[in-house]
Amino acid sequence: MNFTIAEENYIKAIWHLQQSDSNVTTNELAAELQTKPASVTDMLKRLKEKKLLHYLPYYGVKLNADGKKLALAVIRKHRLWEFFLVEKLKFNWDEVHSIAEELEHVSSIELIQRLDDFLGNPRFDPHGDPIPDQTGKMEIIHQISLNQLKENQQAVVTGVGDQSSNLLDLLNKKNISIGTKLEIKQRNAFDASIEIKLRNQPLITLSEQLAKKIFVKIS
Amino acid sequence: MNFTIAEENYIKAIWHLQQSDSNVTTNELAAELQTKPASVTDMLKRLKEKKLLHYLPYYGVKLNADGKKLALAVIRKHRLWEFFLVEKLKFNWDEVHSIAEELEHVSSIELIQRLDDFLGNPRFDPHGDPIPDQTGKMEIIHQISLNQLKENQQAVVTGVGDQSSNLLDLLNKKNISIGTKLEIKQRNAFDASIEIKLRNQPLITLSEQLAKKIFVKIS
DNA sequence: AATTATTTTTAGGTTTGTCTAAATTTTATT
DNA sequence: AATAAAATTTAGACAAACCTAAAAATAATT
Repeated sequence: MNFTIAEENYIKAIWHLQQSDSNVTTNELAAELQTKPASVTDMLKRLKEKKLLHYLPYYGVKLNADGKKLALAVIRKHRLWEFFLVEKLKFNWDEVHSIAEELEHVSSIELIQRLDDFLGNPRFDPHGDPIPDQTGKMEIIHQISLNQLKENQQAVVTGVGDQSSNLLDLLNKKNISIGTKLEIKQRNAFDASIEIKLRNQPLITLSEQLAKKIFVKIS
Repeated sequence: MNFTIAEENYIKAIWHLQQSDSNVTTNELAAELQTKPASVTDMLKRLKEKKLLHYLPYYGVKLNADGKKLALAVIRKHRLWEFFLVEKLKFNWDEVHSIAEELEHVSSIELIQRLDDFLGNPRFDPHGDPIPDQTGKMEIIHQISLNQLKENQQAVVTGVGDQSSNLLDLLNKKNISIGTKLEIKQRNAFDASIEIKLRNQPLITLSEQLAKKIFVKIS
């Protein structure tokens, strides 16, 4: 079976929304895809025809096995290309998302397999997200949100909550990236902000909203 | 300005047809793009609106400066990706054309500039075709068709006439690729076939049709 | 439980890029 | 120069993917 770019984008969006809430609504999808609810309904009918999802009018949508497989194939391509762009072409991690959104729709399976090998079969993309293998399997990292850490705990940054350039810009300014080691020094009860320390740097403050989007592994 | 994949493909096709005959006809384009003449007429009207070409109904079409610029930008992307696929991902030269047809439509200019640098600014693609630079300039190689050579002349293969897998397959079988050194040993008047010799290999015969599609530089 | 608000779908329309069939224009032939 | 043949364009349709406005269904509120 062959799918259009629009179809792949819908399937991918549903997959992402499903991660936090297994039943995805029309309005959620419209917001995610920057389109109108009426357009979403149209497409959901088509994707149901193509047997990629369970769609119950008025009650939302859920990917079936084939839908998940397609979603993971697209996500695999997206993350491998992001890795390529950062690792080989030396892009910054905040510049690659939109380019990978185009590259992910190039169809050749042989291409992606060879790219994977060329890159040394990386298991995580530049934002810390795991890269699925050919069968859709990927590593689960048990990371927690930075604002769940207690004072004096040490951790390593393993991922970020989204790929918006606003978030990535701010992290760049604060010298935080995947692999950064840090220690929580203080939690401020008033606004839930936290004070952290990076190696050889003065204390810095992170807002609650920011800390929520930074994922870490306790070390 | 931003163009659709279909528009880019039309402009590219017109550019290629223009090389042998400066005025391109509707039927030629329909054959090249595997579509119907009526569809071509439709698209030509749109491309004229977008000021990419001169179109005189019933009399054919010719790219203007903007059209040529766009064509060369797409061709540049195509050939750089082909080089990447062969050089880095180790594809055979007969496998890369169709993959590059998809990659050439990825829009990021920054991407292509970085790819160019990553590849070491190659000047020729795996089929011997010159790669245009950012401004559209490319090297002209004065190559001649193999069947124009005289007996006992030595030459190096510099390019091939098209990217069809039929042609490339046959060349693979005969161990001929870009850079291959060869010498004309005999010309057969009856069918215009030629006998050539590669280093350390027995004499082989090339048909007139095949020799016509092999371009060489006398060495 | 009835009414209001929200969400979702339906109906009808647009653009892009394609098609077939018919009409028109150009080219070739007698 | 008139007619036949070939090339091209026009007319009208269709599918994909979107839109707006209106209708219908579900959820929330009094």
